[in-house]
Amino acid sequence: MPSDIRVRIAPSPTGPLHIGTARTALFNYLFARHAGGTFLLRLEDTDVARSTAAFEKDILDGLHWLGITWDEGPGVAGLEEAGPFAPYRQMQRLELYAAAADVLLAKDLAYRCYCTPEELEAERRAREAAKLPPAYSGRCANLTADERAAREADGRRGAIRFRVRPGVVGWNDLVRGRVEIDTANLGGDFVIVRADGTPLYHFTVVVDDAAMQISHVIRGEDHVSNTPKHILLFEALGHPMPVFGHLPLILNPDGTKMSKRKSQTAVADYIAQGFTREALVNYFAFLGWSPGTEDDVLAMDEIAGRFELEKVQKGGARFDRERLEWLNGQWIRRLADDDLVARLLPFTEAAALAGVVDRAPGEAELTALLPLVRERLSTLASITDVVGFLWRDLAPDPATLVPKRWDPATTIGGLTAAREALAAHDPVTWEADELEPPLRALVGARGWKAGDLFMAIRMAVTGQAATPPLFDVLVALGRERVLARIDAAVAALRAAG
RNA sequence: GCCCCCAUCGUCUAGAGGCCUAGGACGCCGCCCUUUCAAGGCGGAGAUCACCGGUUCGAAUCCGGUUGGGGGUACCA
Repeated sequence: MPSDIRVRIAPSPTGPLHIGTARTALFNYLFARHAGGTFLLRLEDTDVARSTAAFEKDILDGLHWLGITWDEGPGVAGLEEAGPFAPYRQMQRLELYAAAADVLLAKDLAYRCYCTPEELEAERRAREAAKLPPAYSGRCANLTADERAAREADGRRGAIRFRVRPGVVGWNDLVRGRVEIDTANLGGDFVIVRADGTPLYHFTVVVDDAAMQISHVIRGEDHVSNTPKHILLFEALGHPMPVFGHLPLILNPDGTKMSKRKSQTAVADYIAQGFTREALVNYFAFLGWSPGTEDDVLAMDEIAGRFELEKVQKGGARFDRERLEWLNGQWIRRLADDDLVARLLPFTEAAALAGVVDRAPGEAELTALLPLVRERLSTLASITDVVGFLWRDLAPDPATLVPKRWDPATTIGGLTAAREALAAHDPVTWEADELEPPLRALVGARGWKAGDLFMAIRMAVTGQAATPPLFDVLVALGRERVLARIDAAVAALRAAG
């Protein structure tokens, strides 16, 4: 299904992969996939002061991990940079911007501005004091050749400003319909190339989108007010206009634009906490979009098949971590055994390394545990909350060892009797089905409630009130440890009291 | 301040004039299952569709205004 549709994500490596970037990338990817178009990635690294190789790697790896892969763009995970419009890093495309700037300068669509930052700052303050919107005055807009020469002789190189023409600029936004903005509100002629010669975002984005033949510019709503500047630049450069679409923003729980301050914004943190790519993709897609049916657990390809920009919401969506966790649980329950084990392993190993548990389980051990943990995991990392007691020593706490309806003496009696019954049990049939009847019989004989005895044993052998089914736990622990832990619990109870 | 955008349960949303006494999901509450915790099943509370006017036989859906919220206002991206 060949298509001329070409979309892109253009992250800036000035921070780790942000949820908002991932979501915008996903929507572009879905749009391309749905239409059989091309999705490309371009690094906007012209903010040299803040860009780093580490952030770049985090972004590329993160998107790749999520399954948001590009048809053209920088290399990742051992792959080479690929695509007919390489390079895909703006700092390697400097000649293009310089050439484009020369064209604008030659046509007098742009001019050199020699104002210093201090002068600009003073101007801004003056306008603010006069209660005027901040805007460049255009002081250098009509310098004569002599005046320019004089300034250059002073050693000033000058930034390049684009002449903003008067009038109204409008476009038919794919998600919000007709939008029109008077260029008088753009803040005057804006800088497209810094005095040091490096180009600025508004300029590079247009030069590159044109060069890379981007057909649809799909980005966050925070770019709506930038779009007129871009349209003006496309016009000035004589390039065909792409279609624009502005996505609603992801918001903090309080409704403001998502920020590090109020939310966890780094995708890497979600990965580290054990969220699956399936859940993250599923959740991001449903923030601002819905298939229009009552499905809510959908995989990437199902989403791509149904994705339409026409169905995206106009208003921003608050980030709801509880819903994400629910979705994550849904996806964890859907994973195949070997897949789940492979994804769990790094988390148990990390827990061991961090000292959360004393040792990490092997693949076979984890596989055997799957039936006990699978439906109890909201994140992969929560595996140690569920069965961490299997991999670490316990320190019996007399205060929590006694079930609600029991007293210490009864508990000691219960545990002792249970220990006897378990010790008498044939070690070769140490299985859940085999272990339960004798303990039930004990309960009947003593007139206890099954729940109380079981809770006493549970606390003694796991140290937790919430665990997978007790008899499965006894099997997982093994006879020796069960008996030893009960002994330790009884001893602690006696010592306490 | 100025410009732009948005507005359905607490949250994510369905809804594109009559099918809506507004549907689903998360969360919450209850019941069932049950040795605990989950998972699952069932049920419940929860939205006068921000408000006010209009258009229409009929409006959550169209129009206008108000209010509220958000975004932008750099030699950042």
